[in-house]
Amino acid sequence: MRHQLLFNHLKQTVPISEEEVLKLLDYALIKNYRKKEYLFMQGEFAKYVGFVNQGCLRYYQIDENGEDHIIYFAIETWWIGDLNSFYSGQPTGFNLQALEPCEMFMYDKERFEKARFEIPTFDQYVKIRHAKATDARLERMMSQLSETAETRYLKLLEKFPDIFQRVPQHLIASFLGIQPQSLSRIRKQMSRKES
Amino acid sequence: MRHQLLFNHLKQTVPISEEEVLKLLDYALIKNYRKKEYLFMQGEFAKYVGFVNQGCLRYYQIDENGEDHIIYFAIETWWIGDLNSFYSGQPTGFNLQALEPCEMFMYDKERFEKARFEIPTFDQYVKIRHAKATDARLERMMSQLSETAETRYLKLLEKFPDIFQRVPQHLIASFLGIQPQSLSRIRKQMSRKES
DNA sequence: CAAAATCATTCACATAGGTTAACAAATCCC
DNA sequence: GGGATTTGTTAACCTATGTGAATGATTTTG
Repeated sequence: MRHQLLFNHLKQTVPISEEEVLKLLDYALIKNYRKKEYLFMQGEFAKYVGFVNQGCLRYYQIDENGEDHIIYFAIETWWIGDLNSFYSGQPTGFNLQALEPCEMFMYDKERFEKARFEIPTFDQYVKIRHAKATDARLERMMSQLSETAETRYLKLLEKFPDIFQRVPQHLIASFLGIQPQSLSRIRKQMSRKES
Repeated sequence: MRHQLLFNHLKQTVPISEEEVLKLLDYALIKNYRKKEYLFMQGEFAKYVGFVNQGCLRYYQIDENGEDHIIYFAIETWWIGDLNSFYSGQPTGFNLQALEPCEMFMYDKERFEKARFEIPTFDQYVKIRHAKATDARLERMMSQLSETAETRYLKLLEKFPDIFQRVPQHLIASFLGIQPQSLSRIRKQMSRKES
């Protein structure tokens, strides 16, 4: 059924029952997006947060020089959206774009709050998730500060091997914080070393 | 009085009364640290979060190559500590060291939770603060990705001019993510441009 | 199916910042 | 007060990554 992935995922962090998950799904808007479609853009209000039930997206920012920087990719079982914009009512500074056809379970603020309130285990999950996301960001910053692009590439390869099958390489480069040409060069050097 | 700075600071974000602040201060442990003293170190449990009533500290991490990376400096009116370690019960990955003699208002988990619960305006303040801190981290990461060290230096100079009076230059370099020699070079180049 | 758009690779050259080492200045501390 | 430590500067050289441009390959789309 439709809630299966969500259920399995939540279960891993928090003792939640199938009924609770069904209830959670009940609060959601089930939405589909086409490839390349934007869920929101920089300067808009990010009205929803959502669970990726199917598909792949990128969450990114455009800097003053007009260059993209991918904050992260989201695939199945990821939650995505700008929680801060969501709660602060400020326009978001990010873009969220589908890279594949996506099926999402979306929550506007009201639905999300209600779900958190009515399903305490879910609230607990959100808090844990939030803390982990914060950690992950710091870790990424540290990695940017102290590792070479090659190391970052290798770690990504290890951590999310699937991503390489789903996302064009120049977007991987953007995620790693380098130019596509540089990634190409790194891959070439690596293949030379191997052999 | 002792609560003055805290009161003035909180008032700026949230409508809080002097009584509430006195109550908040009542829950705190008032602690003094000597220059160079560590409040906690990587691998320990970060038992406290605290408000800097007086002094200056650095919050940093040591990477695999044994190099320091300063996440941020904290001076008067900053809150500091590892909230995640605090709530997750996991050992912290950070070091917190006084760079000057410090007076801190410290809260262990119990005191902090109690304060949040008993003083709703304070709880509101903590939430806002938390969201802002998350944003600030992302902004810093973006800055690392898309700006030169010189730009980052200039922005720091603009945003926290005081820091330069209080903190040795090689720590500023660590915060900017460069070597002390590089900062020296940048400053030299800049002074040449000016004249 | 063909034209257009997107994506990946390679190369030559430019540059920011790292590295090492030496030295000077400032500060700490017995 | 004087030696030890910490801090800042400079210079020469090195390296990772950026830049720009050319070329194919692949994918999208009418």
